[in-house]
Amino acid sequence: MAQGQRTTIKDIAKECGVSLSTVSLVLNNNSRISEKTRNRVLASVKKHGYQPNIHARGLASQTSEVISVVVPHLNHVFADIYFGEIVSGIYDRACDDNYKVLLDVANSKFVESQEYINILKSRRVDGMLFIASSIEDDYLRAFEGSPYKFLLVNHFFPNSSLNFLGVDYRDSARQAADHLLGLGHRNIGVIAGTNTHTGLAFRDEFIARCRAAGLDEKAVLWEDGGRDWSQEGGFEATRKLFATNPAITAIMAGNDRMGIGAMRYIHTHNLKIPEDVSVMGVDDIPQAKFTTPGLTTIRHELYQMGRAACERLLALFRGDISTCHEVLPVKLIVRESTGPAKT
Amino acid sequence: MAQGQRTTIKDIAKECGVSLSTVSLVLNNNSRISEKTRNRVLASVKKHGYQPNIHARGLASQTSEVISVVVPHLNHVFADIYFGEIVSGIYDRACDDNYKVLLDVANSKFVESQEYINILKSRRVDGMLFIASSIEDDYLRAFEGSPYKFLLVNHFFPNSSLNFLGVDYRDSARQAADHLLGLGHRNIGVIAGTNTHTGLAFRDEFIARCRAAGLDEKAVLWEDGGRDWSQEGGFEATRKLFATNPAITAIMAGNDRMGIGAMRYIHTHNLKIPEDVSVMGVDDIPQAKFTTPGLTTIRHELYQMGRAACERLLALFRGDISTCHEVLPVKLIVRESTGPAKT
DNA sequence: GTCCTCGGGTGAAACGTTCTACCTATAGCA
DNA sequence: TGCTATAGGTAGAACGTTTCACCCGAGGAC
Repeated sequence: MAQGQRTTIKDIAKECGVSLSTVSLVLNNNSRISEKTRNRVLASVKKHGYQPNIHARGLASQTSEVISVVVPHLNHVFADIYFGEIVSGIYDRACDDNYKVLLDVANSKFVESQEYINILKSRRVDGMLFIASSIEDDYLRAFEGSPYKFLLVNHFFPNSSLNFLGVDYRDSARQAADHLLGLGHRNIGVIAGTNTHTGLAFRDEFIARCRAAGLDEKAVLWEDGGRDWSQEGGFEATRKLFATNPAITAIMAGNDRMGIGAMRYIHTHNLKIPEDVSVMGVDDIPQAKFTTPGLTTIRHELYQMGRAACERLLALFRGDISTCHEVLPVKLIVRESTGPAKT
Repeated sequence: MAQGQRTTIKDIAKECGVSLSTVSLVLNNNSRISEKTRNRVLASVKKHGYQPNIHARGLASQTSEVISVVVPHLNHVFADIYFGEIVSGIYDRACDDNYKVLLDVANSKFVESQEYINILKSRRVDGMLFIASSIEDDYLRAFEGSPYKFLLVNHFFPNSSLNFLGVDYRDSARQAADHLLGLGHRNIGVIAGTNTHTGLAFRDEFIARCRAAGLDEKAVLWEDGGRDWSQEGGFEATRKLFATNPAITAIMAGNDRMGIGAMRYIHTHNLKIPEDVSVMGVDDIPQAKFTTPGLTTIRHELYQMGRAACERLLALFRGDISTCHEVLPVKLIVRESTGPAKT
C-alpha cells in the first residue's frame, strides 16, 4: 500500500504493451477495445490497485462529478434535523449516480468572497443545491441567466426565474387552516418563520384562509418564531401570543420544533393539550410522533425532497431538462395534539 | 457571467504582459514579485473574476485541500444529531483553514469497491475522518502503516495503531456509576450500544465499577439497545430489563436517545421519574435539557470533538504530528431524572 | 485488382496549473 | 575594473488524464 510513486495509466499501458489511449478507453468502457485487450488491461489495473487521478481526469474532461450542498449559517447546522433529512436524500440520490457531495455553509466568508460562484468557476463542483434559505440571500439572483447548474431546495425567490424544487407551502397552509377551522377554532395564534419566503407564504396563506372563513384580524394573530425556527423560539412566541389574546384555543406553528416549544409553554402553564389548546406543527419530523400528546402536523417529505432535488440537478447536467420549477404535495397527519375547540 | 471560455491564467498573463509563472506566483503570494506587478495582476484577476481551475492546481500540486468525512450506513444518517454535531465541528474547523468537506457513507458499495482507499489514491481528498463506528469495520485495519492521513473519530480498534481521537468512555462510565451508586441505587439496568468498541468499553467499565461497589451479577443487568442507538431501541431494552428484574431503580442508557426511550417506557407504565426509577443518558444532546424531567447525563462535547479531530488531521497534513491517540474529558450533568433510590 | 468499410488501436494535443532552474540588470564593494 | 549578490522575472517541464484525428489490416463488394 505504501509506494513512492502511485501507479498511473502509463504504468498500466507499459505493462500491457498498449497505448495510453487504450487504457483510458478501457477504463471508460468504450466498446472500441476488444474483449481480449480489455481483460488484459483490467487485470493489470486490479493487480496494481490503480485508481485514476481525479484531478487529471477533471482537467481533461472539464467535469468533477461533485455537487455542492449549501446550508445556512446556523449554529451546528448539520445537527439540524430539517437540513439533515434533506441532505440525506441528496446524498443517497447522488450516490446512486456516483456523484460526490461537498458541504458548504452560507456564512459571511462564503458570501463575501463569492464562494458560491467561485466554486463553480473553479470547476470544483458541477452544480449546486442551495438549501440555505433566507430572504436576505439576494445575491443568488446573480445566477439568473447564468450557465451554471443551480437549484434552490424548498426555497424560492418571488419574481425570479431561478430553478427550484420544494413542497407546496400554500397548500400546506390551507390544509392546516381547514383542519383547525373544522374543529371549531376561532381564536388562533400563528408562530411564523419570517426569514424565508416559504415561511411567509405559509403564514399569509394560512391567515387568508382563516379570514375567508370569517375570522377577523384579532382572531388570527401571528408572532415571529425567530430566525432559527427553534423550540425556544416557539416557546417565547407562544408566550407573546397568549399575552395578546388569552382566548386562543389553537396554536399553528410554522414547523414542528416551534410547535414542540409551544406545547412546552402550554404544559408549563398547566393547560391541557388538546382540551384547552390545540397545537399543530409542520414537517412531521420523527420527534413529532413521540411528543405527549403526539403532534398533529403537515407532513413535508424532506428526505424525498432531497432526493428529488438531486435528481433534477442531475437531469440538468444530462440536459434532460433545462429549467425546474416544481412543488411536491403535502399531507395532513392528525395526531392527538389537536381537538375540538373549547366552547 | 456567461462566457464561452473561462478565463485562465494565460489570459491574465497576456493582459498584464507578464509570464504565466508571474501570475501563478502572485496568486500564491510569493514575495518574489514586485508590488507594482503584483497589483497589476491582481487588478486584472479581479476584473475578470478569475478563479484558478481546481483540477489543474490539484494535478500540479498533488493536493486537493479536501477532507472526507465518513459516517455509518444508517437510515437518514445526516439527520442524526450525534453525527450532525461532530460534522458541524469538523466543518467549522476545516473552513477556518480553507479546506472543503466531502461526505461519504460507509455503505456496502463504499466498502466493497474499496472506496475508502480509492478516494485517497485518486487524490480526491488529502485525508479522512472516520466517524463510522462499528466493530465490524475491520477493513480499516488496512490503513495501519499506510502513508495516508486518516483518523478515527470517537472510535477505536483494540490493539491497533490507527490514529484516533474521542472522548474518554471509561471515565464517562465511572462518573455515571459513581453518581447512581452514590444515590443508593443497588439494582441497575444498563442499555448498551454493543456495535462499537466505545459502547462496549462503556458497558464493561460501568459494570465493573458497580461490581467493585459490591453489586452482584443480578443487580446490574445489561441489555442491547439495538444497532442504531435509537429511542425505540431504548424503549424496548427497558421493557426487557424490567421483565428480568422488576426491582430495578435506575436505568443507565448508553446515549441520551435510548435514555429518552427508557423514560417513555417508564412513563407509559405509570412509574415516576426519579421517584420510582432514575434514568441517565450519555452525550447531553440539546433535547436532554427539554425532556420532562430533564435528563441527567454525561456530557460528551461532540462539536468540540469534531473540531479537535479536524485540527489533528490538519496537523498530520502539516507534519506537526505523526500520530494521534487522544481522549477528551467528559462531565457529569445532573438534572432531574436521577434521584435517591426508592427504599 | 481496386475500392470501401470497419474493427481495433495509436499518437499527440489539450486541459490549466505549479515550480525549478535559469536569465538579466543593477548595485555594492574592494 | 571585475566580482558577487540580489531583486525581479521567465521558460518550460511536469502533473495524468481525455479525446480527436488518424492509421493499419482484413474482409467484402464489384
